[in-house]
Amino acid sequence: MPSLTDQIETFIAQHQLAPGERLPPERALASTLGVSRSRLREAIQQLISRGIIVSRRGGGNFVADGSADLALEQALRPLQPLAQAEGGYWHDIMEIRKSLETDAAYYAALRANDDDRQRLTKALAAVCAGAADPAAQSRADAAFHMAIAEASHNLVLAQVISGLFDLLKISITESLGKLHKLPDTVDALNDQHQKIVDAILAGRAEDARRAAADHLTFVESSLRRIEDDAARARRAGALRSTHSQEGILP
Amino acid sequence: MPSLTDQIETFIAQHQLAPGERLPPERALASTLGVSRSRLREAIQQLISRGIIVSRRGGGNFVADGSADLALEQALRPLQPLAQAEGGYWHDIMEIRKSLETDAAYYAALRANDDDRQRLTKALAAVCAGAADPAAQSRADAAFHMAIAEASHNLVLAQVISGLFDLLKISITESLGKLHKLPDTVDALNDQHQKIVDAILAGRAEDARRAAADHLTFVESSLRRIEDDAARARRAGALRSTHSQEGILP
DNA sequence: CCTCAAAATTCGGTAGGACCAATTTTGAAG
DNA sequence: CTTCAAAATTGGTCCTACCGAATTTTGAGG
Repeated sequence: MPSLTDQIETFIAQHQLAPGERLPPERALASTLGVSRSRLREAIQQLISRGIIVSRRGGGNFVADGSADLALEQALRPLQPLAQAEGGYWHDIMEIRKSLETDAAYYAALRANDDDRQRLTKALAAVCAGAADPAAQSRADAAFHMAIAEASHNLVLAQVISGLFDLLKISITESLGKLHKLPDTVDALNDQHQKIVDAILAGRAEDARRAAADHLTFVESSLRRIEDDAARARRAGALRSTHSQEGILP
Repeated sequence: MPSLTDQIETFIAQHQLAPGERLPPERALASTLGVSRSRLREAIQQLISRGIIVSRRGGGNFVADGSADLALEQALRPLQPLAQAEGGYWHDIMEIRKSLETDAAYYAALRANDDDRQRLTKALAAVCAGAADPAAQSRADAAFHMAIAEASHNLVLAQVISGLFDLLKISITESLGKLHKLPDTVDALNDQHQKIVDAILAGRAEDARRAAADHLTFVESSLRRIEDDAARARRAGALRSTHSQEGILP
């Protein structure tokens, strides 16, 4: 007994409704799904609040453009309780990322097509160029890793990694003001990113996996050092200004 | 002008409603907010989907106590439509399982405590004992693998694997009638399960990882063979009765 | 024919009533 | 005071009706 929202999402999937396309009128859709318009509307409201559907009064209901940053911003709102939880989950998340993203790099090296390679190089350039805004830099990092995940041509893998990024962003925005920027980190990260892309573009799957593993191990240890420093600073009671910047999701 | 959902949240704040406390009945609340119950309910549905409110049929609406589990569940929500999509994604899912579950076995070997070991041996016994009902056997298999995931003491990992099982269950029930039971499969699976548990209980992390990898590779190849057979049977146009049974989630 | 504004239709937004099923409360019997 | 069935409460669903915005159709004027 799938929920009505799931039924609607299934309807969208089965009818190949691309973002921007219109759903059937509520009265008709309610009829085809065998429910009343009241109930259908309650379900649609949920999908609207999730950013899956946008509604235009008098016009119709449409599949939302998933590209909007707003959708992402909204996706991480309900995760706030997790961010406030003791310690956070980033240790757990990093462990999983090491599993999933190394495999993503591996499969990307095996399966990437020309489109994927083009997107990958573009994303790499964007993340290396850097951005003044830390949030923008984080987005660029996430986009880079998502490009790898999508190049793996494993939809479920891409979805899971995307979900993990949503979780990570929370802890980032939460502790952004408390993090230190480590010296030489940016250069090291760019170098690691480059190595991953090189291996993928060359189709060297095992190299890609190893490069991704090295990268994530480095990120994890850096984050751990940052956390330790923060803890030490808290213990010392010292409150000096911190210049936290990009590199959180590298 | 604030949205109705905001008005409701304001109402909760102004009336000092702590998590677990009850909101006024919908009819009364709609009256005090000056809207119809239809509209109020649509707003409440949004708050429910955000995890801010929980509803008990016949009981009332209550302020939810925001838990981390809910946040995780919502982060992985976009996976649901994939499960019901045409063709199924079990290839993709198996790839991810190979990533995640090998790591789960690895970490379980490192971190399992006495409770975990006890649950693990019990789950192993249950899955080896077998069950007449295929659905029950699938549940036992899933429980076994979840026990490993929980023993890894990585909450996010356990949650993701649990979500993947939900996905798999759907594709199983979808194609249950079309699958063949392969000879000698059950014995092989039990043997593999035993090897995994042995390694975990002994704390041999790398062995556990390898055993899990072997197991999942075997499962994937078996499933692939089943799929190929089914395709061949379809091509031949032969419609003989198929005895699909357990072993789908082993 | 074409243009374009008015009219008709479509469609989401809201209101209100009715009934069902699960829960909670009530109150009479023991 | 306890027990337990009846009654009131409450969320879940369906229905009908109407409004206003957006879209489509119409048809008069060029």
